[in-house]
Amino acid sequence: MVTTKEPVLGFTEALVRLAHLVQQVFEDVAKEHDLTPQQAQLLCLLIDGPVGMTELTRALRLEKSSLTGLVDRAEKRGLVARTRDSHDRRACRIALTPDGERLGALAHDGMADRLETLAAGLPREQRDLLGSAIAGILAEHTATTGHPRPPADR
Amino acid sequence: MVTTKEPVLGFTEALVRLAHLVQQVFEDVAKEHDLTPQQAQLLCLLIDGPVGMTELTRALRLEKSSLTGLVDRAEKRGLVARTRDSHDRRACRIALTPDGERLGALAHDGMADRLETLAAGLPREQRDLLGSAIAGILAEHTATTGHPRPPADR
DNA sequence: TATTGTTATACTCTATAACTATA
DNA sequence: TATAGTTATAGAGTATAACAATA
Repeated sequence: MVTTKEPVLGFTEALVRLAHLVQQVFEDVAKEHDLTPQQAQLLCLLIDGPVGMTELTRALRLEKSSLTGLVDRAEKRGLVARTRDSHDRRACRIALTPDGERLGALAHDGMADRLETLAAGLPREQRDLLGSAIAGILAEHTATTGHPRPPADR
Repeated sequence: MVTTKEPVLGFTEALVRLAHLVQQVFEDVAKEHDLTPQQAQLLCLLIDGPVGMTELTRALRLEKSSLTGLVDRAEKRGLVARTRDSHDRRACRIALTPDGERLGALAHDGMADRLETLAAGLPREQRDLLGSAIAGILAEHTATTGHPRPPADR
């Protein structure tokens, strides 16, 4: 008998392991494109258009000084550029450079590919159920904290 | 009408957001006990008993030198202790101190509490389905990579 | 005064390369 | 020779506190 003897993961343990797995995949994908996970996350966050520093600190849950450093390094690598805000001379908006746009798209798509592969073994039905269960958890969290868009990746 | 108009998350996006949420919760719980996430993870990994450095590098996916530093700092804080391996004089085993055991348990339980709360809104049935869907994904990953126990948290 | 962002400083975390000691 | 672990070094990521400029 070589049956897989599932140890029947506890629910929370299953969640934690899944999160670590996704995190690993994210790190691997970032590394493939010579990005740190934080840089990859920043790029993914900027795909839809320039974002201000303050909004980024909320999305990334970083102190503003930490974000300054992250943006500094990304800018030095030519991935993003600071553009002045036309309505508030104190503020600036962070935009992707063509290079950053390219890498951001690669990272995002690479992530999607990997996760699709990982979930490929799941029957369609179970997959949908997983999707809606997750949506339920995210909704619960949103309701509790009031953050309409937690970190998210785009 | 204030209906929640779910944007119908894509499957992979749902996974990524869930992972970030769990990661945030983990960071918050660690911080509550004045631990870095890495220290908390280390403590959780040692709850079942002492573990050797080499095994820890695999569990945490770190280079050995990175682990040396992590253990150094945890040891300096009195959370863990290096004990000599009785069968191999090159090797050592990392064990929790009473303080580390206490904090590890608090972090682990705090994590479980938070995630339970988060999933409290899910109907029993959906929760079970989520658990088994995750088990399926983890099994797929295990089958692909051959790692019997990815990172995991205990 | 409050907000936006940067600078200065100090840690933690991580990796690569070279090293020591034991197997 | 190979393995277990440490040391040296460098860079990324993060936070706190103090600051400058604008609102």
